[in-house]
Amino acid sequence: MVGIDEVAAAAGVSTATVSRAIRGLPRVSPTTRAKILATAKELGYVPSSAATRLATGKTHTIGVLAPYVDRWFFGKAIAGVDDELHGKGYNLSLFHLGGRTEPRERLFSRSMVHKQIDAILLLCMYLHPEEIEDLQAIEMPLIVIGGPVPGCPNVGIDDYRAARATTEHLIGLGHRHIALLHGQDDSDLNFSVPKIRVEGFHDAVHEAGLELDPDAAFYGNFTVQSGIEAMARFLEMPEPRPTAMVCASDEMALGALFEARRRGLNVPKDLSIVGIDGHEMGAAAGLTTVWQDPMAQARRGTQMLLAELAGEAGAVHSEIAEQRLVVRETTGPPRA
Amino acid sequence: MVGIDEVAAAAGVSTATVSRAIRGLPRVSPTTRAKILATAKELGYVPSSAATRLATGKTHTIGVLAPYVDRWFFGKAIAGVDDELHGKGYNLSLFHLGGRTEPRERLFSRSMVHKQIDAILLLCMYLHPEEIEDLQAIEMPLIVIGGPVPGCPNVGIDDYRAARATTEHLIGLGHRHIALLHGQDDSDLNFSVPKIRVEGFHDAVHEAGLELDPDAAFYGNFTVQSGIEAMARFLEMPEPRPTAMVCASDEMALGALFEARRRGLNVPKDLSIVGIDGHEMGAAAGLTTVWQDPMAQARRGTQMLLAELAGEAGAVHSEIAEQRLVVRETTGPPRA
DNA sequence: CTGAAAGCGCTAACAC
DNA sequence: GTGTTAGCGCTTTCAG
Repeated sequence: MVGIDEVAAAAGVSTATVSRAIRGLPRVSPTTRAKILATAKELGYVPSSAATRLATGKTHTIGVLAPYVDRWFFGKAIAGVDDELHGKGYNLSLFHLGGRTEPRERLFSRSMVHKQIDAILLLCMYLHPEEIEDLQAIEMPLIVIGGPVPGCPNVGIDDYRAARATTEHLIGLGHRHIALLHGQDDSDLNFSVPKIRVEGFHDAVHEAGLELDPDAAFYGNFTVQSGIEAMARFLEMPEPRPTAMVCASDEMALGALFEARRRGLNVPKDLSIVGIDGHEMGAAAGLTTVWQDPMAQARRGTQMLLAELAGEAGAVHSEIAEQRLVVRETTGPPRA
Repeated sequence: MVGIDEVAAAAGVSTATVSRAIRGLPRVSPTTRAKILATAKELGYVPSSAATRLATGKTHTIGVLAPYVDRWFFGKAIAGVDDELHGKGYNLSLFHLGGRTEPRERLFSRSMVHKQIDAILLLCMYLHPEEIEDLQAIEMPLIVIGGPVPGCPNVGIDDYRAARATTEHLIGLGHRHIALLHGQDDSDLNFSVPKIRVEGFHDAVHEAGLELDPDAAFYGNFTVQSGIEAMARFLEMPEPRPTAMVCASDEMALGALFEARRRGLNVPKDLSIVGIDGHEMGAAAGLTTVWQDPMAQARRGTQMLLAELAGEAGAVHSEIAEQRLVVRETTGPPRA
């Protein structure tokens, strides 16, 4: 493995000059710089990142903490981070933390990222109190994408508004009895997204002068499968059943939609279904939803991190992301 | 940042002993080891990975090269790699290489992973000839997951057999005129998966004594959207149209399925549709497919890499992964 | 079983 | 502009 000293020797200069030349620093004459670059390429020299890290203390890699990588929101977000890192000389280190079930396979702790990354981008997830504490105490730029984490800046949509939008859309269509499929369970005390979405739903229902039907509240875990199961339970309800269902994610909504149709329901005539997210599959299936763009959110967060690392103090801050109700074919007026 | 020397001083031993104790190496008395571990924890000592890398030459991170992270196969595979790395003290560095369109945003080159990773896991994708060359010349364990890359060991399903299985299933159902939605285009010379799947289809058709209909061959890029578009083109064909369509991926098949139903077709009565992959959404939508498990494949590949790194020469080798035809509701006999 | 000391390959003052 | 010289924090012979 050719090192900086070999390049220096071959070019007839010192290692310090090679270092400057290669990193494009000033104080190197154009001539020598050219010569150094040439011999470096000729020798196939690539700086040792380990040595650079040790010497500078910078790793030039940003860490992404995610509970899942094989789900829509997270996949899109990770892609967004990478897009932004492209060509900027930064690496992306992925820390999969395991789902929100307990016991979690891997907990976050400061030591797991200690000196391994320059900044951290956290993808919305359930955190244990100790983890939040460790996170807040961490000595590097941090942004969370998706859901608010107490005490940490985040970029994401206004989940309350999103949930209200879906609910009000249904109410506007004439629905008076609306079921809810959300992703919250009792262990979610520190994962606020599901809770916030539920509040938006509740408030919209109440403000329309309608009643909440506790029997029409179903729980899922944001997967397609859980949507299927929820629909099965829904169909066991005695008639008259709710005429619409709002789901806390497109993946659950799609599961519910497929299952409803398989059981012979006509969506939207027998039942309106609406999701939240903007999943491609939802667009294909004609699902009404509140669209959001996790890739853009992640990109924005990464930009902030990079800016902060570049010395721009205060670059990292909370920001509300774009969202939009997209009415498609799974919602309509209730049967007369 | 507390370093090894502070621990050494506090424990009244040398840094060498601390190093041995912490890494669990022999030649340290139980007593001193216990003491060292205790003071290390007390001081909150975490070894500097940069220093360790420099000193040992090992990075303890494996690099994952992927063209996408927000698609089913790739998301699952990345999750699988991470699962396997969990708790083994290895990090996962993600290198997003950009899609297979030209010009590719980021090309692979040896220098981009130089000294940054110990081994590389490549997720099936289109590669340029120079990239393959660089890949093969690379001086570290390498495995590709998914599709064969010339000259590199891989774990993945037998794509030829998978394509044949879908086609023979349709033929067995009585279909005589079958459309094909594949993912190949002219730039795919080095990405063999689509081509192999097409061959399986062709061979199955020919061996059944049927004719290939060149007008019934559609091109997609493995996305849902491209499935929708392909179905739109399919529906422009003059009658009598093919009575079945085999798609090279579930994502395309689902797009085609949704679009067909939206246009009023009864699937499977008017048209049978089959995919390849085993996407959750396909299960929910009742899509017939050839199931495969990219997460398991990636896990297997990662195990091989880790074994090889652990000194087990020859641990990395090609392996055929499990697959299975899953007949669900989108295929049936053609209308009489 | 333990310690001293020489690196690992590069960067960063500081001289020249 | 360019070279010298210390480190960065850990690992690793090699003595003891």
